[in-house]
Amino acid sequence: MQHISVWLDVPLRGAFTYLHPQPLPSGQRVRVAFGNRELCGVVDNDVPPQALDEARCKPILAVLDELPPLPEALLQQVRFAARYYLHPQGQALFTALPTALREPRAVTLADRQSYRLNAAGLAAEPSARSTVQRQLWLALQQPQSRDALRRVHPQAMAFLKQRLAAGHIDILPWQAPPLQVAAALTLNDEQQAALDAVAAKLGRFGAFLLHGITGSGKTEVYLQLIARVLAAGQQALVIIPEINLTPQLIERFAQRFPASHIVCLHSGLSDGERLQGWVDAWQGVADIVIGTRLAVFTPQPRAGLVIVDEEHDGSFKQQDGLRYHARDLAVWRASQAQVPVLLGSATPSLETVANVEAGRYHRLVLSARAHGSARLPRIGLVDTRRLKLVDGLSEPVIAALQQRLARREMSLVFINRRGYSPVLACTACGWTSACQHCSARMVLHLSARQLRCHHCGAQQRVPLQCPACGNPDVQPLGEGTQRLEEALRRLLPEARILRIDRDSTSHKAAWDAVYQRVHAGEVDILLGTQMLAKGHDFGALSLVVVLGSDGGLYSADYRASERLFAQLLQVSGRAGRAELAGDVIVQTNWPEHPLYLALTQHDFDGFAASQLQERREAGFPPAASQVILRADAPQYHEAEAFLQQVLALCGELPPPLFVFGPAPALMARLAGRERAQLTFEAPQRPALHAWLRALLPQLDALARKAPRHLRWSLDVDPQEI
DNA sequence: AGCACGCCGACT
DNA sequence: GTCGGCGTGCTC
Repeated sequence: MQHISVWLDVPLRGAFTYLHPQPLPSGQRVRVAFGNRELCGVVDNDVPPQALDEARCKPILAVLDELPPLPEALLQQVRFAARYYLHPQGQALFTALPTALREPRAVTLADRQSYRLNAAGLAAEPSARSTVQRQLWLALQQPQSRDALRRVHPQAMAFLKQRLAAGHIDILPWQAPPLQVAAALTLNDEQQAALDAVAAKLGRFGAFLLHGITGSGKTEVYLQLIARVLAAGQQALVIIPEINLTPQLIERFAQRFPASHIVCLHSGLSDGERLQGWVDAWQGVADIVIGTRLAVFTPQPRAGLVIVDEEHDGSFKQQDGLRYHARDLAVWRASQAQVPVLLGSATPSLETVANVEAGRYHRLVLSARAHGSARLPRIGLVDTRRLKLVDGLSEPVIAALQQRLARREMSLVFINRRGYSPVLACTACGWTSACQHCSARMVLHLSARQLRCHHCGAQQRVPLQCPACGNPDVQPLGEGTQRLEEALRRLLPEARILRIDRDSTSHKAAWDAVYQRVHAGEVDILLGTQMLAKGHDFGALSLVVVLGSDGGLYSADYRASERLFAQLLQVSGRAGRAELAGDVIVQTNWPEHPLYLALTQHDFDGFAASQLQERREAGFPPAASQVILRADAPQYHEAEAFLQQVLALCGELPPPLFVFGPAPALMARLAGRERAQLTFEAPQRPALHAWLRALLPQLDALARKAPRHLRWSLDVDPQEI
């Protein structure tokens, strides 16, 4: 009997050892008994089997071999992800698989083989009177897939079965149809330079940032690169945010590559569809995989290029289980496969900007809008400190909206209602409630009449006047957006206002209705929050009004200003897309803030540089590395007590490693549970990683002794604090 | 995570 | 007398 290591979908760090008469290859799916249930397992011969006595080992119940063993490249990617994100490898492996492959059952797949009559079949000609048989017999003189045959005649499967039984048919492996590429758009000089730079790296690893302003034609660069990859007989992988996976985008790919097999992978698919797409990619049948973050685990035997569009998007970070970042795994994957990776964005993440500065990524710039006539919008600020507001709206904003209304042009009002935690600010001198013990900002807790730091846990009383200038008017930032919508409807009663909310974007039908109304010219003012910032094309917008964005200027979350700037630049990009010159008006109490000054100049690089400098001074990512240990329980003190025990377990951290907390999480209460966290920081990632990995066994042991209802998780490179 | 085993309260 | 609460311990 062989001892065989098997990964299972359980939150335990090790693999389990089972018995089988013969050796099995790594990646083989098997069915095994575990406790009193039956699970799917995956063989991994890189893990030495445990030296257990045979009586304690159970046999493998079945070998699920309707598919070849999972490829080595996938197992390696999972091994890397599990180690990097400090997650049990068995669970990591099963998050990478389509759900159908997580079950201890064989799966059924579409037949991708081709069939053709052999000499015996050609000799057995059907009579001229059986027209159906004759039609199919003629078709089968060329290789035909099952799908193609079914299209010839509905009775094709019966005919095929009968001829197969008679030995009249040769079975041929999948044959890719010849590549067809529809006419491409003409590239401008910058697009051409970007294309050439990446194309020069095909067949080798290279990481590129394609930094292109909204409307600069990034997608056309992707398409022309993919054309080269397909022409070389290779596959492309395109990772995009959920919101961008629209029928329009898929249609654009399908039109450019009409004969290619394109697979879309996202969470909206049925288990069967997702399995089929995944297996087609793995078997080399699919030429292009387009998908959301989960697609980063799709195997491709002839990988040629990886693209991550809107690389700054927060949806690439998984927020539970294996907390991976699809962009970072995409770069790792490209380096393993020795292919180039292209990260596209109009507002790159500071992580990526830092990687460009460090020389790890190469930056390619698209600074001109692809439509020659389209111009960048003018971005103006309205200083609300000196103006009388009507329910939060200033006179210049109302006048601008009325003007567009009179001209029958469409406006967009973007209300930034993101849940920024209330930081205190002085309305006179600009003082904000910074923590005196660390580089974070303290958050107002009205019920406790306290300021609290969610980074280090410090607390203090709410000051009655500004500690810097003595002004008694100290206000929480980012409030007062509640009544704006009503005010708009009242002040502009004749305007046809369409509100976009979560409902309109989550249901396809509702979204289509929104689109139709907008494009039919039935809307004067589009009103909405975050979802309007993403790349939807609403056609001719001549005015964008931004309200309530000050809350993102000084937030307890150090990433808030990065996100705000990206969002404002993206939403500004909605203005003036076609011939119309656009205007953007930002209503603010802080018009001299560097973020707004950079915004009015469209100066992403300047803003990013100053943000990076701030992060370096504060010791925050990407200038440092963070891992958050979160705990939640029905009672806050339970979560905190667990973290205190972890702290005791850690003892004194070896410098320059540092731990902050326990502190309440920024979203301290969620679904009736209280959340606390420890933040581990170090200037360099490897030291922090190595130290935490060594701590894991003791951490697991501690967690086993904690109350049952306590949940905990490790978040490497956290996006939200 | 599941799912057992195990030892104490209110019910046909 | 048992049905069932969830504490704790294990799973090759």
